[in-house]
Amino acid sequence: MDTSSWVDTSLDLSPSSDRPLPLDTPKKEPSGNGNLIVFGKKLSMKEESGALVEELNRVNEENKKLTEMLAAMCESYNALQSQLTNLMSKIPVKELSPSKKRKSESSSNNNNNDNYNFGIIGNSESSSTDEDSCKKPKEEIIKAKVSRVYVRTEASDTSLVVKDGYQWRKYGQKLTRDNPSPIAYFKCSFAPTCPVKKKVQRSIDDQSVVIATYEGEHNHLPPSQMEPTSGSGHRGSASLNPSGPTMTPDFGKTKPSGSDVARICSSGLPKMDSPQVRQYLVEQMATSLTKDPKFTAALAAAISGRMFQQSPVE
DNA sequence: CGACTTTGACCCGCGC
DNA sequence: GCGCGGGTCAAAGTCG
Repeated sequence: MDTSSWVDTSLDLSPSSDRPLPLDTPKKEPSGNGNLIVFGKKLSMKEESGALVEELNRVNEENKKLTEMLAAMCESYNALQSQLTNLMSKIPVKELSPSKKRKSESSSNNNNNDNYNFGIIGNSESSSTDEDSCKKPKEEIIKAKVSRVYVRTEASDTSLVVKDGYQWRKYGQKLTRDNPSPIAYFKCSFAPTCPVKKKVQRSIDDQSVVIATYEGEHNHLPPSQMEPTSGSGHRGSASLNPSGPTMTPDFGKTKPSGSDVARICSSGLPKMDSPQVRQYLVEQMATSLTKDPKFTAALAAAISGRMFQQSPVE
C-alpha cells in the first residue's frame, strides 16, 4: 500500500521482459518461426535503407511520445506533491520528546507529517498509532510519513550505502526473518536533533536492489547546502522546501551520474516540471536506452522484423 | 582524538 | 503471560 519510489542508478529503461518494449515491434510480424534471419536475406540496399529510415522515424516518434508521457507524469506528480504539501501544512506538527525512545519513534512515525526530504510520494508504512496526543481523525491522516526508495546498485556492493546527500550514522544492523540480507539502521547525524531515520536492506528478490526506508523529516538544511564548498562527497546541491528539506539535483555543475538520476527521480519536491529536468531526463533515457544491449538487440530485432516483412521469404 | 561502525544485549509491541 | 522479532542502545573497535 505504500507508494514507493523506484530509483535506478542506471535509470533502467531497458525493455525488460516485464516491461514491454516501447517501440513495439510491428504487429504484423513475420509469421511464426524465427525472426532474426532477415539480415541473411537479400534485400536491395534501397529497401534496406528505406526500412531503416522508416523504423528510425517510428522510433523517433515513439521517443517523442515517451517524452511527452514523461512530462505529463512529472506534471501530475508535481500536482499531487503540491496537494500533499498543502494538506501537510494544515496539520499541526508536534515536536517529539527525545526522551522516550520507543515512543518517540512511533510518534515520529505518526505525527510528524513528513513529506520526507526525498519527498517521495508519501506512503504510509505508518503503523497504527500509539500516539497519545494525536486524537487522530483516523483515515485522512496524510500518510506521508515513511518513504521508501528503491535503489539499484552493483550487486557486489555490499555496503548498503545509499547516497542521498545527507549524513547518516549507522546505529544498528539486524538480520530479519523474511530476508537473508541484514537490515541496517541509520540516523541522520548532521544535526543532533534531526529525527530522521533510515533503514536500508537489500531486496529479497534482487540483490542488486537496495530498499531504503526513510522515516521522519529533516529539520535542517542538507549538508551540501549548508556547506557549499565542502566536498564530503555530496556534490548535488540541495534546496530547502518550506515544508521540508528537499534534494534538488544540481544540473549546472557536473554531469550527473546514475545515482544523481536516482535522486532526481526519487526526490520528491524538486521541480520536476522544469525544462532542465525534463531535458535531462530525456537525455538520460536516451543514453540509457542506447547503452543497453537489450535495447539494441530489440531494436535490431524490430528493424529486421520490419525488413523481413517487407521482403517476404519465399 | 573524534567520528563512525560493529555487534551483543536489551526494550517493547504484538500475536498466540 | 510468554515468546518472538523488530528496533535501539551503548561499549568496544576502527579509521583518518
